Amino acid sequence: MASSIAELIAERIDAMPAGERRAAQTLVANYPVIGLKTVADFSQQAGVSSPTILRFVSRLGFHNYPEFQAALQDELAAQLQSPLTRTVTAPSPDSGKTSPVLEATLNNIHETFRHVSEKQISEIVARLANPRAKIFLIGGRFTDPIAHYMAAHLTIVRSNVFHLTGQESTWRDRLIDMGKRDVLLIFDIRRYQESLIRLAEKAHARGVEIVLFTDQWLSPIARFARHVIAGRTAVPSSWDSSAALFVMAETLIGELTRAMEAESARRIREMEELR
Amino acid sequence: MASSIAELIAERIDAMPAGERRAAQTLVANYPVIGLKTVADFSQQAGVSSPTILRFVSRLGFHNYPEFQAALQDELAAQLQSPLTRTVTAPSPDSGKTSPVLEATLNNIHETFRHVSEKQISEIVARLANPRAKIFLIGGRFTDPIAHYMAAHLTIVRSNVFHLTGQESTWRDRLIDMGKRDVLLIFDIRRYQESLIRLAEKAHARGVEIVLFTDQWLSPIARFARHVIAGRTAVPSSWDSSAALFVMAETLIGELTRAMEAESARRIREMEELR
DNA sequence: AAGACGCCGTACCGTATGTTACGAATTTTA
DNA sequence: TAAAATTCGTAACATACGGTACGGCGTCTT
Repeated sequence: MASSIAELIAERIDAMPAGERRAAQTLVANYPVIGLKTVADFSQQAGVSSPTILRFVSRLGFHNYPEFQAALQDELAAQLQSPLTRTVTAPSPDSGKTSPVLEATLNNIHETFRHVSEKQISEIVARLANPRAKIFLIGGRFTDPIAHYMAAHLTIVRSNVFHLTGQESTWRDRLIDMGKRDVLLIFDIRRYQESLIRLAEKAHARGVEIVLFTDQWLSPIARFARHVIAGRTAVPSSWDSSAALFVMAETLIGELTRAMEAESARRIREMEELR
Repeated sequence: MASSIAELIAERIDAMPAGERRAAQTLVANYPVIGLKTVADFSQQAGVSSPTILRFVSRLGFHNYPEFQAALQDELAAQLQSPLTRTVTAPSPDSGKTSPVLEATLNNIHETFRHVSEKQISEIVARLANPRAKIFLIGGRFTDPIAHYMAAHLTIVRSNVFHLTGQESTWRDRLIDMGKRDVLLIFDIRRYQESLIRLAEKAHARGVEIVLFTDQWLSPIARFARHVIAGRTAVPSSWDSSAALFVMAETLIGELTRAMEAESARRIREMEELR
């Protein structure tokens, strides 16, 4: 027995043909507002034809579309009428429904940000906003994708962003391009990689400003780093979560975007024109 | 200036004639559901005639009834998207410290998981746990790092994991290795990339099972996908956040690790010995 | 490889829905 | 108290919306 329409869909979505499944997915993704609009709107959003929408609601057990909408409205009314149900069933199903890994991850994110000061962030952002500085990024085995992600976004708002990739010998030679004004962002969590430590040491010797993203036990690179972001990584599993570092990277991107609003807007406009 | 329709009503209700005031009161009492139903329903509930309802919405500044309904729906959508902003911002003292981007990100993660059923996750995990299936991963411009990250972790717990990287021509040829038993994980958010759509279409034609990680507007690839994970990406900035998808990827990794506990433990032990 | 089945979209239809005109009733003003 | 203005409902109207029949297409079966 399904109490809500969302559950009903989850039950039957497997028995649906491709088109109707697509309808089900868009409804779930925009639940429930899209279902309150017209069949035409719904079908367009889902990328299928209107009859498919009607067949979809029919398969859910409704005799016609208005009956389906009425059910959605009743559900909505029941949900909105009693603020208790909302605070009990909606926001805190975290405890019952969500997996322990997710819960730990959210905790990690919170904790990580609690231990990072605004000043620290603004200082890093200020440094990244300097257009004359070159920015290099690199990460370890599991964290290099985050470095890559961050590089992709930094490239949007400013120039001179370089993601060090490939073999160690390749990017080790890039040291020659790094100077006092430049910044090296390193992601390194357990088990800390020897190659990264060597790189950090040499870069530090050249006067490069190092920003380190690591775990709460701190990579040895911290010794050379100007700024250290220590993210919580512990989850109830045999591996370490990098979600906190990922969110931290996004936050820096966001702050930097805001700080460079004028310049980055112009840059983005130019990029659009190049397409 | 009134931000919500409810406020708009409160502002003007004194200047209304009796009939329209009744309409306003019933709308506030059953907000907003009654306004989503037909004019006839609304008028009957309020005990007035339909033209009175029309005059009422007209007095609120809307040109016609559908426009009024659209406004209600938009408001509802905005409200439902972030059910936590209200319950979180008030009680938690963090709200002063944390940036709006971070808050939105945490909301996105919550919302994303709310719209994904456990069954969906367990089915995907079951498929990934099949040792005979080959697993291919690929992503778009900003999401490919997530694919890369996930691939790095999947490699730990099982074999036959391939991250499609480099030029399009390179990985397009890998299609030949894909068969009915295999799984293709695609990350694709706005703006959806043509090349990925083409790949998905061809893979689908070969009977490959596609798992799509996209945003709430659903990449066109959803048409070919067996499973669709719709992550919230909206943050108060000019770019889209991928954090929800990242956490979702980690969750799948965690679940898979648990599901393959016996085998993966043996595999990890073997890897340790190889060092 | 040929047939059968089921799915999906195009085109059309009937109707429920929003809309408007007009007159009765009620309130306001002189 | 009478006239004027405003409000409100009845009834007729047009349109857009939900619904359906049909044919093409892909997929699975024997």
